[in-house]
Amino acid sequence: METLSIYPGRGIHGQVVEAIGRRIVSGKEAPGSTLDLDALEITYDVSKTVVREALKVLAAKGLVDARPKRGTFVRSRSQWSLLDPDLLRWQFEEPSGSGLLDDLYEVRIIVEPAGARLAALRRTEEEVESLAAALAAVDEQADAEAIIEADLAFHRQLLEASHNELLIRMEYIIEIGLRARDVLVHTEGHRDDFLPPHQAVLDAVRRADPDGAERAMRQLLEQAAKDEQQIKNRGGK
Amino acid sequence: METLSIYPGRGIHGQVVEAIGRRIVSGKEAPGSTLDLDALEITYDVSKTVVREALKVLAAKGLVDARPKRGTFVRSRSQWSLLDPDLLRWQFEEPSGSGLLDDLYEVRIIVEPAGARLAALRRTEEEVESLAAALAAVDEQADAEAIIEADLAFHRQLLEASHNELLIRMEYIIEIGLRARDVLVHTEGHRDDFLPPHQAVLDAVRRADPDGAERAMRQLLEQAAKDEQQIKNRGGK
DNA sequence: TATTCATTTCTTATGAATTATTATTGACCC
DNA sequence: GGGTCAATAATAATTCATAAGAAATGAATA
Repeated sequence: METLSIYPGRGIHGQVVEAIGRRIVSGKEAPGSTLDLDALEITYDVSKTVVREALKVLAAKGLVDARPKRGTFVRSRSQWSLLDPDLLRWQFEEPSGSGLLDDLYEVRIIVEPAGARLAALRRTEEEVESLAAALAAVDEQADAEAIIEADLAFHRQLLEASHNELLIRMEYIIEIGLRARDVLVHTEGHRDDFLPPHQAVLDAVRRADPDGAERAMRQLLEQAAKDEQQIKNRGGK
Repeated sequence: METLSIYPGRGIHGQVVEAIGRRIVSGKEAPGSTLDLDALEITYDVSKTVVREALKVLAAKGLVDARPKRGTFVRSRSQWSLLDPDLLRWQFEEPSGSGLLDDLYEVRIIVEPAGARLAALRRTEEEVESLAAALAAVDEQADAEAIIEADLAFHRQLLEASHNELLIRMEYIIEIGLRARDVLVHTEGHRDDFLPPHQAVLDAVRRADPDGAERAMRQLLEQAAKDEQQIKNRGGK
């Protein structure tokens, strides 16, 4: 799986971007507060250049705004480019990011069934085959993490078959959130529950049945939500 | 209306970001090709600092990737952060961006009815009132551009009432696309067609009727699509 | 009230030192 | 002789230190 993130921890610059970015996202730097460039320089033990390039990147993500005389200050949350992959990752990895995760589930149940519908209408034969292969690959995985990745790959390929670039990107966003969550739905016990709904989606897509694909995907997600709720309740006791 | 864009043309830096960004988005810089930093320095008549800060920003948007020894090169389109507000604006303002606009309409008819449903479930009394005010404001506008802005404001406020942060951001994206398109649906003749469907959405939201809100929004969008198609056909002849 | 002016802070600039990655080379086993 | 591996050199980005420039604010002044 290729990540969309640009900073694989390589170089000092990326680390500073991520450190400051996470501080802002987590609320440690309050919106409206001004950032002290000299202080950052000392805190992260880097030169002005690095600090200011990092702030430029954060400005590109809408997190900060630099104005002459007024200083560089943190923008309010509503101004952030919340759909930026890095920003999403930082958010979801925050302990307080569960609210956004709920939002994500809602978006998922809106987007994915619609995507399945379009996929059923537009998929090529090759895409049906690779979808089938992706589904088969889930069964071959051993550990939970690999299963999750394979599952995500299936959903990603399905949305790609919708041939709608914006939907595909939204699926990437959904992936980031699902990957960041701690709850692992795919335990051994649930493997039997997993395959049939996915197979149903695949079948509908294969026979180019938009209504069926949409319905099957909705059922799949509702079932998954139910399973997860069960696990959460069990774990919460 | 506040833009999410970070570069209001202020400063040389932003201009270089936009210039190079647009070249890449438009395909003038082929994916995989390496960018010559010295050449850019000369082309835009700025120093190394500006060029490299601009490239850092573009890297944050996933457009380029800089590697020691290999150079700075353009990433493939699939790696771009397509949902970035700036990137979307550049795309939509390209003549060749009509494919993405079609995608956008599809997303809109997926997201907005679902958003209307959630809004009906969660809106506060204050939100109903400001929605009503937003709709009333549309009627007061004189020129086409102002009407469009007022219309967008209505849709934006509706999605905000869904209280789902991700949906709200998607609406921002939709806005960017709609604002960039050249076709102006809201000509004088269509004003009568405009109000009733919007009123229907508002009424459903007011009486907390999710099914009604979803249906009304879907009808609104389908009607709008039909109108636009008509205009396009008329203009095309 | 309007204008000027000094201050503050970001912005741009420059060039050199540093670091990281890759390609090359040569040595060493198979 | 062919292939793998490690040391090396070349290359380009990265980082750094410093300084001059531009812009906005707010106070002092007319």
